[in-house]
Amino acid sequence: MAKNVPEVVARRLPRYYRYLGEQLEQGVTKISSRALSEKMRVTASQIRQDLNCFGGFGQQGYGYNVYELHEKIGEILGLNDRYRIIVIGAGNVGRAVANYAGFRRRGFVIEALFDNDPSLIGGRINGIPILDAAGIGAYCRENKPQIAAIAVPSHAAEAVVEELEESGIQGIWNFSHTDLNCGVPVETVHMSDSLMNLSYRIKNKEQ
Amino acid sequence: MAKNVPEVVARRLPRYYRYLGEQLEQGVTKISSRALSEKMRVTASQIRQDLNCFGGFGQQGYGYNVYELHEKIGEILGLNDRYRIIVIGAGNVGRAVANYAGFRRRGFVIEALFDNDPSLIGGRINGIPILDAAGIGAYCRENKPQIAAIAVPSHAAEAVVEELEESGIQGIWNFSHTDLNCGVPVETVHMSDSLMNLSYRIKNKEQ
DNA sequence: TACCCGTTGTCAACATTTTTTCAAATTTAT
DNA sequence: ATAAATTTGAAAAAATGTTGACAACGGGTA
Repeated sequence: MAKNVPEVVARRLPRYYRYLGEQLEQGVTKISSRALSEKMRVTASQIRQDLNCFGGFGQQGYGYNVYELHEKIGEILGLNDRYRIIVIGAGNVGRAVANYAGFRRRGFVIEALFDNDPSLIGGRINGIPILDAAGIGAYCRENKPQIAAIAVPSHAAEAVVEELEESGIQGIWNFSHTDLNCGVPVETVHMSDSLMNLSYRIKNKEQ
Repeated sequence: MAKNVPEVVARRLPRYYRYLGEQLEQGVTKISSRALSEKMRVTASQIRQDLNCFGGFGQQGYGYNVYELHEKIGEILGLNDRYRIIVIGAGNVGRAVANYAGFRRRGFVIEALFDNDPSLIGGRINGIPILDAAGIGAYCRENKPQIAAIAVPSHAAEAVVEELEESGIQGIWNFSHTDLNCGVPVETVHMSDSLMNLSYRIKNKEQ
């Protein structure tokens, strides 16, 4: 069904999903690409073209059924599947991830944190147990979590990722300030790059 | 000096900066676009073309002087300037931002947090005082911080940003799960979009 | 039924980004 | 000193992404 979907289009899907969700909450049942384009500040043509990568969800003369489209994009994004996540590193970032409840609604469940600080091991954050980092591999082979969030210092990240990959992890959500390359999909949340970009834009005052 | 720099190029600068910094730490004094391209997994010609937006830093037959190039990109990114940051919201994300020490080295100083929870106001995180959110506007007009990190729930974000903008903020670093539009540069760190994208990629196993 | 209106899906035009190519500059080797 | 090897910067070509245009469709209305 899905033609070959350009990377850029896939990156825009979560945003469509978000806006459609908002419309849904407001009780809107149908929406045209034009109406959506005005809210999202993109061209209507782009919306239609993007959605068409996955098949014709709209109806001519009518627009798109909000519920159906939201549902469909959720399906494409894999939000109907249930993903179990482990968080490596129970420092500030690890804690922030563990505490964010919004993911659960979308089928993402955080089931364990790992750290090597003895004073943290055995404790809980937001009800989630902190386990000994020495046991990551064994834990993964037994419980088969799909995603690992990497929230350890850069220098430690590479080794952790290697172990995770060998133990069958399917995706890496990387919060460390370094690029990771491995055989499974890696999605990096690069806070420092993002701040530098902001600094650049302030300095070169576009917008 | 800088021709009109495409957005995509600007987004790649922090990454160049990071890799050059690593080379520098390893004592490497010169590097060719080819050598850098192999480390960064991009094409050499992209590197050359990107750098040329800002002027010819290289030398034919030799390559680039690592120190000089690193310095130059830092300059372009505004890392020689000093940015003062306030963090709105002393929850998990606000705390994670406040605790990350790496920014300081690059000239980013976090000088205050704001929250409206009375049990937090008056406290400190990582030595940084937590102030009453009611005083944000007054604080900004007096102290003129350049950047505000938004770490409050989505529904509260829009109003906070409006006040900040009126009080002269120059850039917004947005951690809330919503898009903000205002007259100053906004850089969003979208954790949930990022996770959905990872989910999509795992499901549709590219890489 | 026949016409109008709003809106999609698609295709072509346009714009941007990436890659290829190569002359000119420089270093290294002989 | 000369030739060979490297490497940049720039221009051209190719690939990719975005926007504009419009036929085709379906619902509503007379």
